[in-house]
Amino acid sequence: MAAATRSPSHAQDHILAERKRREKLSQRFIALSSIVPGLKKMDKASVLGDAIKYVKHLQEKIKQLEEQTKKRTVESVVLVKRYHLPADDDSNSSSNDDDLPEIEARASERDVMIRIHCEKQPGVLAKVLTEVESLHLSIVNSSVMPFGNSTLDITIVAQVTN
Amino acid sequence: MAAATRSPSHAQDHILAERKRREKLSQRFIALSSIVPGLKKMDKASVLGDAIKYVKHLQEKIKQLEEQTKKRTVESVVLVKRYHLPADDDSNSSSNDDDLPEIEARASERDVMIRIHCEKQPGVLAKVLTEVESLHLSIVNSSVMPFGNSTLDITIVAQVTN
DNA sequence: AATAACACGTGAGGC
DNA sequence: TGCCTCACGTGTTAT
Repeated sequence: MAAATRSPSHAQDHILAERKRREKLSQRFIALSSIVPGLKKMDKASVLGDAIKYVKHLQEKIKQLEEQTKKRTVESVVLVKRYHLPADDDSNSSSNDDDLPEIEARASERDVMIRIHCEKQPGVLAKVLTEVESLHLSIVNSSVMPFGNSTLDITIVAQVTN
Repeated sequence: MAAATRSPSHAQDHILAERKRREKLSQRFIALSSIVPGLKKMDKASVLGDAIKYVKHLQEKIKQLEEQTKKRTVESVVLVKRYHLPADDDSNSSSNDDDLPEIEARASERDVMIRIHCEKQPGVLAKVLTEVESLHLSIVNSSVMPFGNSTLDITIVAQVTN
């Protein structure tokens, strides 16, 4: 319609409010540009554009990192689960050693020693012990040692049950 | 000064250019809001604000993930074969048909892990611990497990002292 | 009615 | 000088 803003005092309010709004936007633009690294142009369009690229880059990177760590833990769990006591000799002679979880087993008479070097994760000891006990083995001794920040070294001695 | 924009054709160009600029900005705002998850309010200030929070969040997450994966790298694994324990009268060149390592050492950051699989004999643990401590290492944890009738499995975690 | 958000045209200043 | 970017005041709309 024709005349929307009538009173001059209200008009001033409007101007002031709009000024405040612009101020807020400007501050956010500055804040955004300050956390986006490698900004060449500082104009608004470039800040937005580079921020968009940067966010996509960060998302991709996180995706990769999470995949990487997930693969590692999954691998270790799978290996632990799949591991069976050496019924046959074939186990490992020329195995390519991916440096992650290592399992070593020795037998002497009725004693069996199992040593596992793996990533620290909740429930791994219980899993291993359960697995071992399900293999006609009675656990005689066990030790868990933290090593570094994220690694566990588990040593178990068990005896074959009749 | 008084008259800045003189020609009306140039004035129209100005209007058009400014329109195009705003259009570009709007598109970027939409693009940004589309890659920032969990947006409640869609107004420009909120989009910017949430984008800022989100970027900071992503940066923090990446920092954590990178730290995590970095800590996981074991720097070195040294296998020492046929290592003789000190003060050993080796009259019989022994029957070590075991090809598994008798002594294994690995390091991660400041931590060092040493594992020894050897014959049970009095004082062997003390000897080993003394030996380790003489190498700028402070023992953090140790475990000795009997295995079979005459074998010991010793695991030690120590930290490098400055 | 009051508030908030937006797009617009316009003048000013920086290369 | 043109081209670009910005901030401003304003009208309009939706809540």
